[in-house]
This record gives sequence, structure tokens and C-alpha cells, in this order.
Amino acid sequence: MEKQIVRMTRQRKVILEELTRLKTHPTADELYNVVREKLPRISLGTVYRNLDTMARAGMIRKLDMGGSQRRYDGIEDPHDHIRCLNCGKVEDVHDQTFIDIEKTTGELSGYQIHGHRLEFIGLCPDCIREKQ
Amino acid sequence: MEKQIVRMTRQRKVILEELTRLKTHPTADELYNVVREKLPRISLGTVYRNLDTMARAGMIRKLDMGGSQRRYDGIEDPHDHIRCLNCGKVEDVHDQTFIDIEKTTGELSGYQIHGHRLEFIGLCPDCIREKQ
DNA sequence: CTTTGTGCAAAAGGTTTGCATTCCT
DNA sequence: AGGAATGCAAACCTTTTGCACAAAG
Repeated sequence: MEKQIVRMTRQRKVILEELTRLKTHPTADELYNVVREKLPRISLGTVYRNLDTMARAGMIRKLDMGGSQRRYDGIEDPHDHIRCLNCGKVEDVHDQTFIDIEKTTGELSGYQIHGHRLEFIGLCPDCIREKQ
Repeated sequence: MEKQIVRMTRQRKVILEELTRLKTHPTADELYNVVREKLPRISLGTVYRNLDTMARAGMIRKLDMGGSQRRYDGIEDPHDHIRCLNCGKVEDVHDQTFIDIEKTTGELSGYQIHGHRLEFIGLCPDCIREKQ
């Protein structure tokens, strides 16, 4: 496994900027559409390749949650997610409680826990309102 | 939304039996291979269709966790999962603690929580041993 | 009989990859 | 110059679907 340099190309720069700017945890094609406003000739393949490269480099995170499409997240502190059943949007949830659950589960199961993925599913305030 | 009868065909019966018997939360094609030993002429499409039908009917559960393939689970009491990074196997985790977290999160976020998906990622005891 | 389910094969949807060319450093 | 990244299109993988025929109730 050779360490290889991650060049800062125009494409990569814009993808990273937009991903960090968006708070929506976009899918690859959502990001592609946004990035295309700045770089009209970029290809979807490049977006996928860069998201993968940057995730490997630890610059961003692949979410790989429920639903048919993968989502991506600019790196911040560890947190969990909440997804709206109606509009599909994904928001962050910060709660200290969840940090302890890994320890407990490790002890109970005999696994060596590396992390967890916790996703809540429900209706967001906007969609609750809309449904009335 | 018309209620429709779920007929108990041979295919469906075997799929359900095998899914319940296996404790591994198999993917559709893993299940297909097992089922094919009893019904050699069954098609993968039928397996998918039945898994979907039975999930809608509440007889089984679609897991839709991380990884590229969806997994399926015979219905039992609510629980979470732990997945081994090395061998990919998925086991159940039962812990009362997790039941409360929905309430807390609902209050903090303003969402109407319908459920959650919690998956731990780590190394199973077998794979820990093997790596030494 | 009527309706649902099946097998087969093709389509769909998302993601990855091969290749010739272009871009970084 | 030389390795890495790009655009394009084709390939890939998993899941879904259309259709004509078979089976369940």
C-alpha cells in the first residue's frame, strides 16, 4: 500500500468546497448538479472518484445509510443522523449518550468495536406541519 | 390501497423457512443459493419479489444496512445489529438502553421519530483470533 | 374461474472502471 | 517529464419489472 499524493485539482477543490458548504449530506448526483454550475464540463464519474479518494484520505465521510443512494458528509466531530421519511433530508444529531453505547456493546458482545452508525427515521418539523 | 391476500406458495414457504432458520441475516443471493437446494428451478427474481412482499406484509424485515447488498431478517423483537468488518457477518444486539434514545432524540430535534437503525461495526471474536 | 405468483430475460439505477488525453507539481 | 486526474462511455452489480404461463384459493 503505497502512499500517494492527493493533488488539489480544480474539480476536487470545488467538490470539497460545496460538500462542506452544504449541510444536507448530499448524494453524489446532487453534488454533481451543484458542482456543475461552477465546472460545467465535470463528469459524474469524476465526482464519484473524488468522493472516494477523499473519503480514503479521511477528508470526508461516506455515509452509506438506508435508502438506495449513498450520501456524503464533510468531516466534523462524530455525530449521528436523522432522516425524514417524507422529504428524505438528513440532519445531524449530537448527543453525548451515544458515545458510551459502544463501550457497553463491546463488553456484551465480545466484539472489538470500531464505530457505529445510528440513524433515526421520522418526520421533520416541516413535513409534520405540511401533513396537517 | 386494496388489501391483497398473500398466498402461501411453495417458493414463499421455503424462503421464509430458510430465512427464519438462518441466523445470519442473509443477502438475497445468499438466500437464493440456499433455497435453490430445495427448489432448483426458483429464480432470483422470485426471491427478491417474495422478500419484498413479505416485508410489506410485516412477516420479515429488510435491513438495508451499510455495504452494497441489502440483508433480510426474520421478524423477532426489536433489536440492533453488529457487523464484522472482516467477515461481513451480522449478528443481533439486544439492549434495553437503545429503546430510550428515540424519546430523547425526538425531544431534542422536533422530529416525530418512527424508529431507528443502529449498527455497530467492528471485529467479531473469531476474526480477532484469526488476526493474531 | 379469478387473481396472484412464477420463471425468464431485459431494464433500471447507482457506482465503478478502462482508456486516451490533460493537468499538476 | 512523469505520475495522477479527467471526461467519456462502457461495464458492473444489485434490484426491479414486463410478459406469457402456471398455480392457489
